[in-house]
Amino acid sequence: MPKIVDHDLYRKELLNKCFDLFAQKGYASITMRQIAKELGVSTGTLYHYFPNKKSLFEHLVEEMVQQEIAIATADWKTLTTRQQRAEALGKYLLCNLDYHIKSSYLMIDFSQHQDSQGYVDSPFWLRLCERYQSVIYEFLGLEDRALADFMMCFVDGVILERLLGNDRVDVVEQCTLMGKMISAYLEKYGYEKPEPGN
Amino acid sequence: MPKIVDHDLYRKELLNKCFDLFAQKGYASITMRQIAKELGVSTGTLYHYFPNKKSLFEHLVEEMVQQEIAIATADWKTLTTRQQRAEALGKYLLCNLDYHIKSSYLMIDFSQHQDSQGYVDSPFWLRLCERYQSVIYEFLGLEDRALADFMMCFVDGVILERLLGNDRVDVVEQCTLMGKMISAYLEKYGYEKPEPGN
Amino acid sequence: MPKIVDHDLYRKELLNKCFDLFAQKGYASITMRQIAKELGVSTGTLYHYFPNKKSLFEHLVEEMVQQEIAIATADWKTLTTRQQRAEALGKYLLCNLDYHIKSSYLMIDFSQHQDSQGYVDSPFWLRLCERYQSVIYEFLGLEDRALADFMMCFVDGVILERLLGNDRVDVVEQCTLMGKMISAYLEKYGYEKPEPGN
Amino acid sequence: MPKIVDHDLYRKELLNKCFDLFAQKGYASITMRQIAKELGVSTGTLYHYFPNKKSLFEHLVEEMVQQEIAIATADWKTLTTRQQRAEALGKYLLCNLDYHIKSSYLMIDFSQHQDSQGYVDSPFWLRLCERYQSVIYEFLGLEDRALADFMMCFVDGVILERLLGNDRVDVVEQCTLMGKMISAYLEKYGYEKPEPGN
DNA sequence: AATGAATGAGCGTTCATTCAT
DNA sequence: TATGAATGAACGCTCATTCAT
Repeated sequence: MPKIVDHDLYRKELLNKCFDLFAQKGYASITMRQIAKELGVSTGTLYHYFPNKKSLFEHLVEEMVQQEIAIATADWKTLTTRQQRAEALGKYLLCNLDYHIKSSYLMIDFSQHQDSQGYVDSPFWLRLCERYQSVIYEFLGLEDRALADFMMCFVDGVILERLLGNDRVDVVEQCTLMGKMISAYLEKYGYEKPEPGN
Repeated sequence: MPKIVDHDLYRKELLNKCFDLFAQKGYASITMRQIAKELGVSTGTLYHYFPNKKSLFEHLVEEMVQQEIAIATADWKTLTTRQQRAEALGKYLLCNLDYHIKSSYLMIDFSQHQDSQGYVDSPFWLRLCERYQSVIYEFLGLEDRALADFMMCFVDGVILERLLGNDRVDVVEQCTLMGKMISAYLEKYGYEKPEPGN
Repeated sequence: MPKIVDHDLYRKELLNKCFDLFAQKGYASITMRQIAKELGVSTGTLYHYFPNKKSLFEHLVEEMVQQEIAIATADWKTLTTRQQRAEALGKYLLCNLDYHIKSSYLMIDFSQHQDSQGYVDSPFWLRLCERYQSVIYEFLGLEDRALADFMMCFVDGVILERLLGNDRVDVVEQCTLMGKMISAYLEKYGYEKPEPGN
Repeated sequence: MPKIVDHDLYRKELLNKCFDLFAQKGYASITMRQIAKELGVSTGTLYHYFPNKKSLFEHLVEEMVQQEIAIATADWKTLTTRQQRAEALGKYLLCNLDYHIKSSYLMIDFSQHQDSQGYVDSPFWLRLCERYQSVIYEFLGLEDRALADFMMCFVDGVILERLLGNDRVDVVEQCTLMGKMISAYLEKYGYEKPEPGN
């Protein structure tokens, strides 16, 4: 009998440890040797669990997206009013800003190297696209696609600004502003379902 | 002396031709050979004008930022009402979306590989940070930093979404929505200077 | 004690299954993993029965040579006239051409990687050299070494041509021609013992 | 202006220097590093002249076959009688035995790694197949395909025996024997064109 | 100024081999 | 006995960079 190892579990452990490395250096700049060293294994072991670098990266992104959706979904469920959710969103963004920045680096890297390969229509990518969308939908408690997209863009933008090093953007302040905006907009242009969950 | 003029001019020509290459492949993935080939010169020539790959990239980003600021400033000057500017912004984003996506790729790449090197305080980076900020300030005709940041984030987010392949985000629609939001917000929370340029 | 029998038997089984793999890919190109997979065992098992790849290969060649000699010797015994034997040789070559090609690949591979290690004088190699020699001697029923060598070279050459992909060489035709040659030669230059086994 | 180098000429020089290495170690066992070191260049230079190892090997074989045909054709032209040619063949085989063994190693290696890729019908391979054939045809001064094939097989066989380390095969003796065989055969079975070139 | 041949460290990957189970 | 996870040296190959011309 061989060494007893839960293959799939170990794979996920390796992936989790990879996250920071890919995010900080970028796909093309991080080397398999560096990854192996950082994870405390040999390159051979890396290749025992993943056929190649690209596959390792794709599994990493996949895993990341899944976890993100799971977490966001769970967190949003317990909140009922839009106000609560606005605060939760701000907190969520702020507390996990580093994570979101890294996550965004990965997504950007991924999109850049998958271009022109029809990945846009893949189930993988669709699930990924639902990510913020579902988060935002849940938050707003409505199905106004334009409004949801607006919030999604805003959230992305906040992250991108921080990612680019613009520390002067105040996440909490911006989220509050967003809340006010939404309220003012809905009041002016009318909305029959002002509170989610009702 | 005339040599110097040619030298600098040729440098800028080379940089302009580099833009797409770096944006599409990413800094780490594009090779000096590929660049040289695409520019129709030898690698030796490339190294004659730039000491190394990193310097070439930095000059490219620098040049790009300068051009962007110049163009945006010039375009905004002639417009007077917020409505005009909102429309101009939408048009600007839409018409040059490809350019903005590429530009963003470069900025992201740049920030990723400059990390932990104190570039954030460099004059280069500060000028760069003023980029959207000045664009937005001009657009709004006000000095409400939070509002300006909000718009900046929104613009960034729209670009990021498209960069990530989410073609369902409608740029025009989103800009219109943004216009309405701003209006509703200013109406509700009061603002003494509703129109720029007055 | 019974274990030992099984052990050796299993070794031979493994070797037989290896034959095609080494012949088709060559010693350096076939991997222990591929061999193990093809044999339906683990690499660990392979190493349990053979200390390393080289040893596995040498045992394979050894085994192959022994079997070849045994088969050839057995087949030739029942035939009495030179004509019978000429036909048998043709048939033998033709029917087992694939096998002979593979066998030759192994021998060539073996000789190439044993060079400059004095294997030429090893009992292993001497036994191997007797291979065709004994086959040819038996066939001709004489001890004219030059003639035997001639036939051996011819047989080798036919195999080599086919191995190299020259399918235009007709084995049966060539064997018939060889038969006529030998007859014509012996008739002209005289030979007191025209028929073997007398 | 770059360093002045006759690209094609240098390529051929490199190929000539490669010959022994590939012949002694075999395609799969020789490494690009070893080749580079032996040729006194860097691996980068090797890859500057050949896109990859396979291509290097194929060019080597191609070049070898061309040279071989050229040499054989030139040498045979001046000889008129079959007797002269028989002697020349023996001398040729004997004097260049080492070369022929190496050449055969390359051809065998080549055939083994090109299998199942339809190379058999390629112009490259056809030219190669004409190699011995044309040599033998020239030698015999006739178009009896079977007889030519017979000689070709014999020559191949002699080389293969030596390649396998069987030094007891006497090349001169065997060639003489072959000459007698042919004579005896032609006398017995008749042949209207006993002398080539007449 | 401009070329491209040359370099060699370093990349992604493989593979014979070991060893805990 | 049998397994397959783990190792790391070494492979084919790349690429930023240098330099003779």
